[in-house]
Amino acid sequence: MNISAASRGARLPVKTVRYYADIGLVRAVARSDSGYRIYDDESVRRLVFVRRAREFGFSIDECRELLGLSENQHRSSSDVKRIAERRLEEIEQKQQELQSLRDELADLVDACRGDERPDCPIIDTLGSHDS
Amino acid sequence: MNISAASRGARLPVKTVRYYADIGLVRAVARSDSGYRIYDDESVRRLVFVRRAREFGFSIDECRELLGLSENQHRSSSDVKRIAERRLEEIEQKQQELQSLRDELADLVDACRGDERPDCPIIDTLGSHDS
DNA sequence: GTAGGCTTTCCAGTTACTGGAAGGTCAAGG
DNA sequence: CCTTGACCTTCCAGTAACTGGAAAGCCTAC
Repeated sequence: MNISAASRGARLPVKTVRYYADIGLVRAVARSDSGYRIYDDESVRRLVFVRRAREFGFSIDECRELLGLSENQHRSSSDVKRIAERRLEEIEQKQQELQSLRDELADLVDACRGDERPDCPIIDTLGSHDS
Repeated sequence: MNISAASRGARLPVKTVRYYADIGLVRAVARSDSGYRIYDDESVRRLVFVRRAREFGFSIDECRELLGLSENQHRSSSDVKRIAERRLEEIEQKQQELQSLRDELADLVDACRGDERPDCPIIDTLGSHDS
């Protein structure tokens, strides 16, 4: 299987598959005589794993760690759970920040008439010295 | 006022103030004979404006645009409101993504016993081929 | 044999900084 | 006058995770 077949199989861009190989995250299993990367079904499985972990917002380093655990028969599920819980906390943290941001911005947008006149509470608030 | 005074006044790192000057976002008003950047109260006001806009998650380009509007006496508040509304939509979009992500991940974390045994629904889901 | 579609490598750019090195400047203290 | 320490300057590199593009080699079919 060459890189574009693996790319299709994993539903990842070719560039990304090559990038993952470069950083040693998911290496090609071999090279053809002409230097083409060769992948197999197991590589594709790993690529899919990484894609899905990335969709969950795990960093490349976390993906590396999770991929290692996924291939370690002697892992304990607590190792995996710990990483996922950490990520969950990050998400919840981000959600809170985003919520207060949204509320503040929504208030500003509401307060702004949005007409032809120049006076604008959004600009005023951004320019004000407090906070 | 030299750069560290402006930095203190705007509560931004010196490095960041210098960076904003380099990219032409908030330039120093002058240079001393020895080449030191010189700032005044108006520069500090601009720096504060940018800091606060950045805290609201506006991009540097949006900051540039908002800063331009903030200094344009003939702006209409609708111009400002449009940018803020776009940003608000982005935030709300992100919130939705984050919510479904959180829920999915929370389900996985709940389903994982987190004990010594190797079987783990988190790994299983990441490795599964669907989605 | 040539056209096209693949592949390779390498370089640069993205966002918004941040860290660090090498070196010039300034004010105070001795 | 000299030194010390806190400033300041520029420039280079790195961050995260790719993405785009150029130049060049490879492969298959017509």
